[in-house]
Amino acid sequence: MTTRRVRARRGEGALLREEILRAAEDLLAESGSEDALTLRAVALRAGVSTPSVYLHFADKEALVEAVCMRVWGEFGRMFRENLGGDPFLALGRCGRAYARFALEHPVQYRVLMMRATAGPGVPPAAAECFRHMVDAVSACVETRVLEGDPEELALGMWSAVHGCVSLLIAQPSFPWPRDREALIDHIVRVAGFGTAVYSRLPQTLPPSADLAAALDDFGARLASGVASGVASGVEKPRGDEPGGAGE
Amino acid sequence: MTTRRVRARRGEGALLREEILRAAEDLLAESGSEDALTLRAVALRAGVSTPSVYLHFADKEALVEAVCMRVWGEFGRMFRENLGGDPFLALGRCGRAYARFALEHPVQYRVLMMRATAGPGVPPAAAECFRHMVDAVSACVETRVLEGDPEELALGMWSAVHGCVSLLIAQPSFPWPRDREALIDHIVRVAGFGTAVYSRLPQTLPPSADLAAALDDFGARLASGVASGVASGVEKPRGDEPGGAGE
DNA sequence: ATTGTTAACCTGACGGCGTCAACCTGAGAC
DNA sequence: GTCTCAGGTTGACGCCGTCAGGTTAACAAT
Repeated sequence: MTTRRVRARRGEGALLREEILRAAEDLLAESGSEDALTLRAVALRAGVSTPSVYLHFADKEALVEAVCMRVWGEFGRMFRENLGGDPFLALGRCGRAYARFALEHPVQYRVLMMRATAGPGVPPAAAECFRHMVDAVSACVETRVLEGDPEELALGMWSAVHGCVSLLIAQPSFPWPRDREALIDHIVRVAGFGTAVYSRLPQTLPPSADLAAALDDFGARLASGVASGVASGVEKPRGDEPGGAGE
Repeated sequence: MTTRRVRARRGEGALLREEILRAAEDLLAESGSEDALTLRAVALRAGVSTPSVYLHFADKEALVEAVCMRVWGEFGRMFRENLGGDPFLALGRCGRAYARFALEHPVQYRVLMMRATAGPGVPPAAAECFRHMVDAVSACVETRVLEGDPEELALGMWSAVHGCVSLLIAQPSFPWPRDREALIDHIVRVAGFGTAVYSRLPQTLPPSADLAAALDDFGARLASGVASGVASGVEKPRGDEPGGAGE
């Protein structure tokens, strides 16, 4: 891609913007490191001189931000694909899809979430993405599985899933379990049921023995409810995701 | 601190290492930005020429790593201060202390957790810190509040708390609730009870209505258990933390 | 066909960064 | 006094983001 790009026709200068963005994305994905995302490297790959990038991006930060908007867009699309059906199950599907996407695109996720963010205000693509999360939570509040302010609950659940994938990406040396898929199921379930239980908790807790007993009973009741056939209308666990955890 | 440092006596060259580390820490804390952590700035602040840093650190990464080790040490000390008493309450205290420390030292936390980590293997200070987490979880497994592999459970709970503080630090523009303390309580409780509930869940869930009812009953049972005075031995919520959530 | 305008892009330079090879210098042993 | 070498310094290299100014080619008007 070192070949000199042919100059765009009049009025089509904006084409370069797309090519630069594509070059930046490719560079990020292929190198696997954000340090490789250099104005010089991007320009070279786009077949253009370095300062030409400034024709379409105010500075490097603006270019990176533009790349991030693409990623937010992908997250938004992913949420949209996973909505529908029982709200609590859909929430679990979204969480798992989020984690999977993040782990499949670790560099992009790094740049998106672990960079020092500049300006105030949430960019539209990010806001839309967050709105999907809130909507998914709201649906669960309507079925009374969750209780509370959907926005706050969504932030909490997002925190949990983000924490898991960001630690996996940034601190891979820790003794993570072999099975990443199971880990994600774990964290999604913890986030989902933790949020569900949270609003029902009293201010002060009973001693551990009583707490453990209450937890055991809760689990037994769920199991018997499912076994006795009350579970009509429940989605079947998908074949590729045994247990359908978190759903 | 621009004054030229007096040369160390023979055999005391290692003094410079401490001064450089201190300069780096101060620079990070005062500037509030990791970009300000420059070899040139550090050297200037230590009253020494730039390449002198290489007398004690292989490269910039090694210097940053050394700063991180200090932070891990602080985290470890913080855990040690919050252990003891009922294990599940201690776990909540640790989680809250972790989050508070992170939010009070956002730049250090950034560098520690959101940097592209280089070498393989967990450094000793980090391993010790993680061991504290695992120990705190193990104690909860012994009282039967939690079930499962302590290491995996600890990773999950760490993920949740880390996710919350790292999002707060890296994405401050999102509609976070006014009360950060309450948010931390929220996430710590979600992580704690989510983890407790997780191991009791059946593979398939009952429909939302039954699930909501079971959750309500669980909460009612906890509340009545506390109200009926069974709660002997439970720590009182601390005055500065109404609700003692998560504990 | 020629010219003028201007969008689209390039050249060359600046200061700052991490890093390195080579040099200096002064504290302390003799 | 002099020698040694730990404990530094000097100056340079290549890469980075950024910018002022120059160049070139597509198109409209003539």
